[in-house]
Amino acid sequence: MTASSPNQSAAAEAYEPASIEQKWQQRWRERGTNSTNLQDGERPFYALMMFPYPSAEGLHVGNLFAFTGNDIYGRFQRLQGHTVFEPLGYDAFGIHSENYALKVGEHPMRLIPRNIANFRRQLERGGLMVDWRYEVDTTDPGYYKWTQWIFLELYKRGLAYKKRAAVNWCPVDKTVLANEQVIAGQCERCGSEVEQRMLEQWFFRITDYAGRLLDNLDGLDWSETTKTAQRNWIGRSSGARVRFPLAADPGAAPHAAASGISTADGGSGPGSDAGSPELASSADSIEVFTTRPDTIFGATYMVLAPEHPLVDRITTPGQREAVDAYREYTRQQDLISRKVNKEKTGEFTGGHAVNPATGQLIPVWVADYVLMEYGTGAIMAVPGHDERDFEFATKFSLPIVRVVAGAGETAGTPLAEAYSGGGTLVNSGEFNGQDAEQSIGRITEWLHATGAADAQVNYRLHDWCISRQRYWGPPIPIVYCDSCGTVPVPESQLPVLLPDVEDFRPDDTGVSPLARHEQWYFTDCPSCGGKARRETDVSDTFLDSAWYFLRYPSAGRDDVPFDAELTKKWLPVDSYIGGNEHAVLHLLYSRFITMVLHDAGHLAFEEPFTRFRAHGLIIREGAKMSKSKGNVVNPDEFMDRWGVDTFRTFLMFLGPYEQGGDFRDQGISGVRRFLERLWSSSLVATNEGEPDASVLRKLHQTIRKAGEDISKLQYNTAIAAMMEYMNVLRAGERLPHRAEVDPLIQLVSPFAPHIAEELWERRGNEGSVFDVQWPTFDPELAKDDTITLAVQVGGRLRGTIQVPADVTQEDALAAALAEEGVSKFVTGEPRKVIYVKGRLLNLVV
RNA sequence: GCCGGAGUGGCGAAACUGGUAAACGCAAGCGACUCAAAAUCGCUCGUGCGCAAGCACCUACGGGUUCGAGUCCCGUCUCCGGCACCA
Repeated sequence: MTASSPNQSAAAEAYEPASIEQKWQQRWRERGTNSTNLQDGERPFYALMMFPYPSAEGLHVGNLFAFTGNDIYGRFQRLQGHTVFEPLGYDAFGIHSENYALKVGEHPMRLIPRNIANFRRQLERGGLMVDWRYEVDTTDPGYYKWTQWIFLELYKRGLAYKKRAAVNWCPVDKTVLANEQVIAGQCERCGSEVEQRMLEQWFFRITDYAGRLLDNLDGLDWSETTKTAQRNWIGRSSGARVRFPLAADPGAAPHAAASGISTADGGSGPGSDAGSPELASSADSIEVFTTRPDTIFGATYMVLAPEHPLVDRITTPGQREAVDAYREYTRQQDLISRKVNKEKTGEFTGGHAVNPATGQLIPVWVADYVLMEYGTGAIMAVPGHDERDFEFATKFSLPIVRVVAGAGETAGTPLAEAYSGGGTLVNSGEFNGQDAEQSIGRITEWLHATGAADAQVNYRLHDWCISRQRYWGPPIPIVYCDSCGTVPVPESQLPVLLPDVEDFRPDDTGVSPLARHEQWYFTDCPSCGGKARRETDVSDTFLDSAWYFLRYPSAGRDDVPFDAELTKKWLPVDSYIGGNEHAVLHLLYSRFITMVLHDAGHLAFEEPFTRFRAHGLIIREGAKMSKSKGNVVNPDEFMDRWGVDTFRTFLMFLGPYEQGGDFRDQGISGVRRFLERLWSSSLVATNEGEPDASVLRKLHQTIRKAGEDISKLQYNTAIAAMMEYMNVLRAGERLPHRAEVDPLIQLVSPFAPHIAEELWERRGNEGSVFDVQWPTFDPELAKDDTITLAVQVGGRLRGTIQVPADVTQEDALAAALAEEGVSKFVTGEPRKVIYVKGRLLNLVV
């Protein structure tokens, strides 16, 4: 009987994952195997995974896929001699929990703890190396106390401010919606058209950090896709801010007075505040932002966004009615949701401005293809060289002038469409004949000299609206006093507790439900002691998650948000793994908050995550998993049937971790077979005799391959390599030697920790397999002494030869020509011989 | 439209800086063991012609560079994800 014989392994004890897994999870708890020595641990390594939102449905297989991938990496780092900290927590505030609570009619304060308990059970079952002593729950007052503290830190530094802004409003559900709940302009819950309502909202001035957030990306070891997504989101464009003087128009002034919009203060000049167009447009000119100052000679008209404050002033009496009607129309359009790529609409204001380059009067229009939120809310229209302007000019018969001539074109070449490419400037006065791109700087200079322009960088990024007119979140720690105005709640009075009220339903006032609870709402002014009211908005869930990684090492501490010493030792995070759906918001907000805390002197670093890798998505049988399709993998079912180790390993075997994989139910049996073989081979392994040299060679090749692959998160190929080794180990009629099997147990341990512990113990070891070092790779043992060389004739494969690893070209050639399959294609001397050492020999004839 | 990513057997997938395409696994077929089945073990398994040896073809499609291309270059198509009138 051989080692692999069925009878022999049947005679040995069968592999029963359920009892082994239970045993070891119990043992880990008792021994504190997964407890990290935060104070004294050597070579600290912080392996962070994005914490889950504890839904009522329980753990999604996607969660487990993400966490297992992180766990393997963390365990691997531990085997490399690091003290690894792998904490986990719950992102439990927010609209999803609240909506679910509303749906089932249960209070989130009762519901969430139950969901968390279920999550914890499933997570513990997954065999993660999590130190549960440092669990974080964002809804815990001990946590959100510090979320509120962070708000105050920003407030102190002038980075939190209040302004009127539009919110998404569902008229049927009578509630404010988060952006992610609006799908194509409709409420994700009831499908009704979402409206915009104007409300006072709190914002964080993330735009102040746009440049740094962008520049720092270059130095981060992150997935390129994630960095690209952030770069696009921040959306830097450089160009110029140009002022177009208003033409004297006697008709305009009275309207300005009547409109009540102050345009006379002129208090802030150009460039003082990029995000605030009201201030940016001075009394007597329209400011625009352009990335193409080189085309300014072709600016034949201007367009203001319908909400632009200068519209009233510029509109002539004759056009007032039409302009007002148009603005009302666009307002209605906005309520319905803005449609992109519809036919352009607009209206002439009757007013004119002066093109500072040509000195010509050009008409000023109002149109909704210009957005108030970007730039200055006004543009110089260059129909010859901008697609949108071209479409608009064509429709309204506005002049189109060519100012850039591409290859083979002249000033007179007609424009059938906008030409946005490069070329030579034409119809551009003294700049004629110059290269368009190179003249951007020169023209900006030239305009700047007359006071008409400044070079300017603009960002697509908007300030972060953190207000939510909802119940289930941390109250924003602000009080409004009749005499003192807006007063921040002093740190000593934190947390501002979220009251446990039964009535948390949002209503159609557009104000947070908290406003209805008078005992909470009315309070004393922390400053003068007089009558005051609380801010009733709660903060965005993304604020909770923007700093949780700072909290883990200090979880439970009441005196500080994060301990200085522990933070110094453990942060920034060494490895962060999560979904790319958070590539922009969560990761950007976390970076922003970290930078602010750094600037405030609380942190020594300004980037929170040294390394980030996005994992892929799991689909099932070629289709996306969804509740409605009923094809969601229930992790508990699979773990019951196959065991946790098999399930974990299978998830990692599906495909490249960073790309995800297709969960084919049948495939899991192969992984189970692999573990069964590991089990039986380990039990029958012998100490007698010597290990086989060729098996050892394969072993060391596998040690190298597995280590390399795991550190690159290529778990699927690491597993394949171990399977290959298993096949070598079991080939032939012999019992495997312990020296051949024991290292394999260690290689498998990050993937299948329970079976590895069990076999490690049965082998006669006292402690945990995770407290020994990863097997060392010996390059000498891994070296092949004979290799297979591919032999090509004219680039086509004609045979293979077995040769010594260090064979010379001459010997290889001789051996190759001795092969009949090769020699029959070679007549006479080869013209040329290409020899790639260890790979192939190509004879060119 | 723009920005990412991807197209390889029946299926999930491998392939280091250009060097034997399909490792590993699933499914399928045949065989051993068994009264039988399951499990287990062994063999076969890209397509075409062929008993075989072998030859030809094959990495979405069309070109190119090269002794040699899944990999590099040019062009085309399809799918997935994100952004969407960003001046």
